[in-house]
Amino acid sequence: MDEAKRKKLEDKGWKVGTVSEFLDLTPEETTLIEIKLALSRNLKERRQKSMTQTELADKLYSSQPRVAKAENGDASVSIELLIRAMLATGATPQEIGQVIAQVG
Amino acid sequence: MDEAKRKKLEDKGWKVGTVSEFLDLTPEETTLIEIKLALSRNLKERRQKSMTQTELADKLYSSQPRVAKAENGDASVSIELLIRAMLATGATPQEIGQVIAQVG
DNA sequence: GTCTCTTATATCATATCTGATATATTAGTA
DNA sequence: TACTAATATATCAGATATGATATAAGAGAC
Repeated sequence: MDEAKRKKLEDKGWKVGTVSEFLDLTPEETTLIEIKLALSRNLKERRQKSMTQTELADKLYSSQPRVAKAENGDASVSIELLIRAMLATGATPQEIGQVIAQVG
Repeated sequence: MDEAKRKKLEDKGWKVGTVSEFLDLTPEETTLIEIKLALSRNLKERRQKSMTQTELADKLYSSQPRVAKAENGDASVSIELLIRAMLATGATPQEIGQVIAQVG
């Protein structure tokens, strides 16, 4: 993994290389993170078209700060919440599936 | 939601109608559950083709009972674990995306 | 400059998910 | 029948994700 990308992930809380400086992520771990980041980016795009973070948070029964974290790819946000958020913006399973399928 | 389906979900731990007998699931909640169940079913299919639950659990750094729960649509299993399990069976983001896209 | 709206960051108690363990059940074979 | 492999169910302590809250920072209007 190149250094710039690694730095960016670590800033968001991803413990890349925590176990060992020399132990890299497995392909599966990398793909999982990429799926999360793809969902994050798409969520932000979708949400910005129609509402504020606060409005989305209300639909989600969540909070504005949590939506901000979701959109910024924070490691504390699960795929579960990302998908719930996508659905709350009106995304269909088809659209969500496509975002994931585009990864890789 | 029809009664047979509801019973099946409740047996798996889904708190359908917990808040109130008269308060049904929102479409988003229903879709989320359907996504989970679709991933569960697909995981079981994929895994059975090539390995035992114990073998998959090892690849996942998880346990056989947890894989069983994942494959049986237990409510205690997150989408996160379902996707990690799919990846561990060798599924690509394309395949995972397709499973989700087929929901609805 | 100040307001106002929106988004980002930090902290935290609680809820949920986790893998581990023990054990039960099922399916197949000798 | 007994034996074995595979799967299912139950429980639980520890880890992770959660929404809430407070507050800071950014962007735009005035």
